[in-house]
Amino acid sequence: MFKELNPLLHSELRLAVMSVLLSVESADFVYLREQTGATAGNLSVQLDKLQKAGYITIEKGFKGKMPRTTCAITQDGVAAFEEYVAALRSYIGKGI
Amino acid sequence: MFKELNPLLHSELRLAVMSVLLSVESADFVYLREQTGATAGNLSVQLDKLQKAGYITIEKGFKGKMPRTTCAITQDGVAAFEEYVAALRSYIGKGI
DNA sequence: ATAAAGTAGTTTATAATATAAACCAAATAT
DNA sequence: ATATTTGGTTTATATTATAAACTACTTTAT
Repeated sequence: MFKELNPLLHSELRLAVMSVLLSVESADFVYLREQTGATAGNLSVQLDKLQKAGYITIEKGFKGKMPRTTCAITQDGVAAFEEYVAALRSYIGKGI
Repeated sequence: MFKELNPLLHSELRLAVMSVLLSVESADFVYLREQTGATAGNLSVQLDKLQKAGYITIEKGFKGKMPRTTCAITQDGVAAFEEYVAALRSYIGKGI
């Protein structure tokens, strides 16, 4: 009847992050914070979870002298997102 | 950019309950438990929250000698569900 | 008639999650 | 020099979800 909703994606902030990363090749921490409106602390924690799940990659480097964290979605991430959307359909119908 | 996801509806079980109630005039506790696969305890708690939010009505009566709890979605509930679905679109795109 | 098992739930304790506040290190501005 | 800003992380707290334990009653078996 109802498909399971991947709990890693069924989170407002993590879903927003994935949504942003789907539409760009990569995005840095600050951009993600701006786009999602999240606090830095919350974003840091949620990015970590997405990385541990293998849904995104996180690269740390420097832009000039300033630290810079760059994120990108992985193939697994894309697949998980698509599955999540498909699962949602079982709750929502085609009305979305 | 991203619309807020009503936290009362952004819960797997509560969303499933609302989804069931949208498609029927009313449903009793046992039917909801069967359709959602939830434990009775969890269902009891979540129904309470939906009722307190005004999204469903809960009527307690008897079928013969056995207690019977009947639930139905309210107009507010329908509206909230539709808004939730609309908000989801901002994360999901038209891909759903 | 009584005991055992089942039904329909509620309450409560615990685990998981989300979130913000507090913190840190380095860079830049005054 | 020191104050402020930037780019984060860590950690403490509040919220949420969930199952386990319980209540109250009914049905069935003995």
